[in-house]
Amino acid sequence: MVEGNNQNTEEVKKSLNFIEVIVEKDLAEGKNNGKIQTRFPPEPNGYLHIGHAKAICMDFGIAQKYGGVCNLRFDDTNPVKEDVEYVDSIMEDIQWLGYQWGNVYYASDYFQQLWDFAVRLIKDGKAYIDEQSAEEIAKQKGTPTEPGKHSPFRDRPIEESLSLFEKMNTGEIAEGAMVLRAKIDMAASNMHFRDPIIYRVINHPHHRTGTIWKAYPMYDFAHGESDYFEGVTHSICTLEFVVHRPLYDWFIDELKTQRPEDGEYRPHQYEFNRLGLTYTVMSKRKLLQLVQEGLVRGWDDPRMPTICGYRRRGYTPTSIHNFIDKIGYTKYDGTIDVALLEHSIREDLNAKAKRVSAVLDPVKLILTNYPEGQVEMMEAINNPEDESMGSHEIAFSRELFIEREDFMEDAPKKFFRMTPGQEVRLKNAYIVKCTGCKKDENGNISEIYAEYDPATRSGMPESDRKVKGTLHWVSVEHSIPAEVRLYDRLFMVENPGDEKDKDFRELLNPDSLKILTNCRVEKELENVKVLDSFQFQRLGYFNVDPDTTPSKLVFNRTVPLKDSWSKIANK
RNA sequence: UGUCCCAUGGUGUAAUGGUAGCACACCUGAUUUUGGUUCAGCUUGCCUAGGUUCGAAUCCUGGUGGGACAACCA
Repeated sequence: MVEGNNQNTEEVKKSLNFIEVIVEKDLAEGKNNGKIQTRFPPEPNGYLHIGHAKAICMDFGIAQKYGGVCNLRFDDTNPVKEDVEYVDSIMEDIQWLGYQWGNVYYASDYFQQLWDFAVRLIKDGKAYIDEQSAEEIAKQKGTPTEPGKHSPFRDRPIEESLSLFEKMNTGEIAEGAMVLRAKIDMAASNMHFRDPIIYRVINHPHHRTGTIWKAYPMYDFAHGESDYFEGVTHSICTLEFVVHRPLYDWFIDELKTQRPEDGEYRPHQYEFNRLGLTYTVMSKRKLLQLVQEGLVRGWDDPRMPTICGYRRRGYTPTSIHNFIDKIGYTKYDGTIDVALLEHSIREDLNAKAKRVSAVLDPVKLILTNYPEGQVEMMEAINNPEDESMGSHEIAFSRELFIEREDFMEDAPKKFFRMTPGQEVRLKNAYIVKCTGCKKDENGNISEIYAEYDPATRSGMPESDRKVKGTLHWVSVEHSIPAEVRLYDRLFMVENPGDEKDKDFRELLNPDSLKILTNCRVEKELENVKVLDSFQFQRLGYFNVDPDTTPSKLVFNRTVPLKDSWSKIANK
């Protein structure tokens, strides 16, 4: 490279994803008068999951980056599946991720306009009422390799279709008795062009419009038109809608013939790849099944890949953003290793989380040469990554708890922790040497004995002595009980992507939740707030669960420290 | 015997006709009062066969492989 080009090389140039490239090109060409408008269009039939987070970051991110607006639109065209409960949770999760929509719209806001458009299509001879059963229609549709056949109702008089369409909406027509179909091409290679159904009868109250409507538009008919009514310029969705795009464009063409005043304006659909994560499922249908069958504790169970599940588990909005940023947007359907998600939250929490002491599986350690009744306050750094977070004090005494797995009577060479004759450091306190242990009748360790070296208190010159291991501990007298919930990353024991037809429930890991009730934590944690995150020394990152009551502290493990996972998980 | 989309280390993603780079994962070493963090380093890749070109991951053609489409779901 030529000298003097340092400026460019110093800048961290982040490449654009392919949608951003399109947007920048549209902007450069002055399309839609330079307007950028997107929308996030969930159906309110379930809670948002991490895959939606990817779409949210795209839809809101594009608007934010290019000075446009992103609206929230509930795609509520099927009252049977939808509920206000979901509307509320969706709004909460989007805001938790840090985004704010321009407006909240509902597809149901456009029911009248859609109806009028459908009537016009009938009048133009481009739609007709079909009275066949679902089975008959499916049969005539053909297959991807064989053309379909015309419905016997395809060429019925326009007036007849018009009056039947009216009846579809008055309650006179039973569900399934008739549908409105667009008249396009039964031989089209794209199945969606084979006279798609655009209206059907549903006798179920709608969560917003009640019982006003009986005839409801289908997705393909409602989506593009809703985009159009709102002024969406870039309608971004996932790859499975690629085959719908020609139909999306077809309806918009039809709409535009009646709206010359809109000029060049037209929404375009673009598609990116869905997010697949190892060891979990992402489809709303399956997540709903987990909830309904009681296989998890709810939509916000920390094992769920839902946004609220991750929130409860202790994931931060920042970590989710960083994760989405890392995985990118392409047209290739891959599966992302959950390790990348875990890395993102460790990265964030490492910088932010306060370090505190806890013992998950306590065993008593008695310092035989430490004066009975003596208590010393030890200084504990709150976060070695961030000096400004300061420090707090932790009480030290003759009787302590340490982690059961930190002691071994006959230890292999590589064991750096407590074993008879070996010196270890008690973090923030003294170097101690194990002298032995006591066992109960079953051979289980009940007490461990050690002698401390008074000259090695942290901060004193002797404390510089090299010892291999450093243990976390809490004082028996000065610690408080807590409950800890360990959630395994391997929610599914196999990656469900590998097992095509297998019932995913068979893959559920029965040990995906482990509840530890004997844990002890330092007093510092007495007045912590719900969802606050901590690093329990060497045990990983934890947060305070919303289930916590004044009498019982409950922690969720967000994610273990990097290497200790297998050691702890295998226990 | 269809239409459409896709193919870069183990995983995900850059490079848009000019030295295949980044992150995760893995492994090694150094530092460390967390077996964490940090730092340094190592290993691993353009599906295939042709064509265009001085030059192809990139453009073209044929293969191969994967995915989507046959809901009165979205």
